[in-house]
Amino acid sequence: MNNQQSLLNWYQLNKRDLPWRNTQNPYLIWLSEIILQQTRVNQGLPYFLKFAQKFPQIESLAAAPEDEVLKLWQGLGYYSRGRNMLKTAQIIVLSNGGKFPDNYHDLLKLKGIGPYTAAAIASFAYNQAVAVLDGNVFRVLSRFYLISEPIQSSFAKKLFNQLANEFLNKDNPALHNQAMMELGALICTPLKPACLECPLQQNCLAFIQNSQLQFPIKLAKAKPKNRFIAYFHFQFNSQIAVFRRPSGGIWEGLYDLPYLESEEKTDANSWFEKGSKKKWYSSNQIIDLVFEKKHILTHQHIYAQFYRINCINKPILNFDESWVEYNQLPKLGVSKLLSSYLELAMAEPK
DNA sequence: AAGACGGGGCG
DNA sequence: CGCCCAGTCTT
Repeated sequence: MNNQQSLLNWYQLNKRDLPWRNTQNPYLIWLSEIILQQTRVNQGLPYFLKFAQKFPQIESLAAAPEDEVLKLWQGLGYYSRGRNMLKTAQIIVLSNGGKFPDNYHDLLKLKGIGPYTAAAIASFAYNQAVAVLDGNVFRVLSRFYLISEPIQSSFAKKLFNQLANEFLNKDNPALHNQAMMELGALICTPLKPACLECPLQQNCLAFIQNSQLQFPIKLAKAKPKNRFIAYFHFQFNSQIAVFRRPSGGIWEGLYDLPYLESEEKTDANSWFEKGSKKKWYSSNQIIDLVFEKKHILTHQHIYAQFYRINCINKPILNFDESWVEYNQLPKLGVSKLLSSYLELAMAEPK
C-alpha cells in the first residue's frame, strides 16, 4: 500500500467528528477555516457553532453590523479575521449574488483568504486538486522528507508547496488534505509524536534516523515588547467612559477604557502627574487601584493597572470617547484583558 | 523578509 | 515561562 492510501485508511479510522467535516457548503467551510486560523480546534469550535447558528447563510452575516460580529468574536483573538470575514461576506453578496468563488485562484483574491484557506475551501468544497499547507503539513512534510530549510523562508514555502502538491492524492484531494492536517494534529505532533501509530512511519526519513524532534526547523522569534498601561474606569452615575479602538494596533474595532501608557513600570502618583492635564485630575474624585494583571500577547507583554474613578462632576471626554450605560456594556466587544477586569468590577459595584 | 496581530493549553 | 496552534496582511 502506498503512502497516500495508508494515510487515507488511517484517517477514515481515526478522524475526529467535527461539524465542518459533514458539509460541502463553501460558506460553512470558509467560516470554519477563518476561525481555525492559528487557533486550536477546541478553542474555535464553540465560535463556529455560535456563528453558524447566528448566521446560517452568508446573507445574514453580510447584513450584520461590525460591532455585532466583533462581539461574537470576542475572546478568540486576531480580530482582523472577523472584520475581514464581514467585508468578504458583503462583497460576495453584493457583487456575486451570494455565490462563493469555486476555485483557488478566485478565492485567493478575497480579504482574509490566503494560500492556505483558498486551498482548503477549493479542495473541501469543490474537490479541487490543490494541497493545503498549514503548520501541520509543514511539520509532517519536514519530517517525512527531512527538510532542513527554515519553514519561514520564502524558498521553504515554495519548496513545501511543491512537495505537498506532489504528495497530494489527486483522486481525493479533499480527504487527503484533511488527513494530512489530522495526522499533524493527532500523530505527528510537535513535542511527542506518536510515530509508532503513524501510517507514514515506514517511509518517514526523520523517523528512520530518529530525529523527529529536530523538525521542522524554525528561525528564532523576536522578543516581545513590554508595555505598562494604566486604565481608568470613569464612573458617573450609571455610566462608564469608553472608546472604540482605532485601526493600526491591537484590538482594532473593540471597545476599551481610556488609558495612559509608558515603556517602564509606573506608580499611581506618576500616572496622575503624567495625566495632570487630563480631566480627572482637576476635580475632586475618588481614585483607587482596583486590579492588576499581566496580559501576554505574541508580540507584547502588557502590565495593566486599572484605576477606578468615581466622578463627582461629569468629566468632559475626548472626542473619540463616549459615555455608555453599564447595562449596555455587555453588548460591546472588548479584549480579554478588559473583560477580565469588567467581570470583577461589575460583580462588586462600589 | 520581517513584524504585527490574540488567546489558550501544555510541559 | 517558552513553544505552538487548520495564517494573513502590511510595510
